[in-house]
Amino acid sequence: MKILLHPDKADIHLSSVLYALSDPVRLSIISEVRKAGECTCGNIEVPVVKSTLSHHARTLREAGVVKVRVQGTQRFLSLRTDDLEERFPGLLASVLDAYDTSDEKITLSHLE
Amino acid sequence: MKILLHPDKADIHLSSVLYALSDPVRLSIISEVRKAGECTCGNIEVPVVKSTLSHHARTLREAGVVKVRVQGTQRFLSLRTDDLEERFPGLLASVLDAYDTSDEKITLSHLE
DNA sequence: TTAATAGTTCGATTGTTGTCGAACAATAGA
DNA sequence: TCTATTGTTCGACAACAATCGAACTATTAA
Repeated sequence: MKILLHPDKADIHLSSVLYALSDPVRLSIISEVRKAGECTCGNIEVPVVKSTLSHHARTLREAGVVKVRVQGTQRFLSLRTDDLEERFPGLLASVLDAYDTSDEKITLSHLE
Repeated sequence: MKILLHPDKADIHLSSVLYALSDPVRLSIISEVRKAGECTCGNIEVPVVKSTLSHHARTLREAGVVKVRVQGTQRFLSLRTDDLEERFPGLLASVLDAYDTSDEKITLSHLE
């Protein structure tokens, strides 16, 4: 089984996290992950093909935003809430709250 | 005199703001602006030439992060603290606090 | 063993970004 | 009017990123 690299908490960098969060598709992903607590790539509804989704999941993982747990053929994503809170207090919550109350949310209707 | 375009408060978008904040040079700029309250491009110490600095200032302005006030040949930058707080409560403060307590700060020593 | 499922990786394409230097514009001061 | 000073714009370049489809890997189920 392949090892998925996650940065240590101390190696999570502000600019990388902000960059990872600056893409509408990735904002949508982490918003869904927060709601579900944990979810597989297949359960995330975003208007991109799965190779693109995989790329975004990797970006989020490598930036330290999400943790990916492997179980069988599935990968469960969850937010690194505690690590992020410790490194950047309040940041993740303010981003997620802002996203959920914004009109920037993307949905499958973007495919039409 | 040229008119500098600033987005209306309602047109400030989360992903654009996060993107604008995801560059180390731009983080350094807004950190200096916060400390000074208002400052000109010339007073900002970043390890880039002035055309690059001008480009970053424009990115921050167009994202809605800073306001630029023209006085003579100088442009005074200030943070759009109130607008950002209203749109994305807590976001700017958490980013600036995280930056100032991080070890990611860039200085002129990066030129050496 | 075969087939289905869940994701990843790769190559290609298209577009964006950060950077610089040179040229330009606008203002202030002598 | 001449000359600094301050900053913008432009062109070029190299690096990077978002996207897709196709091929691939790994696991589970039949």
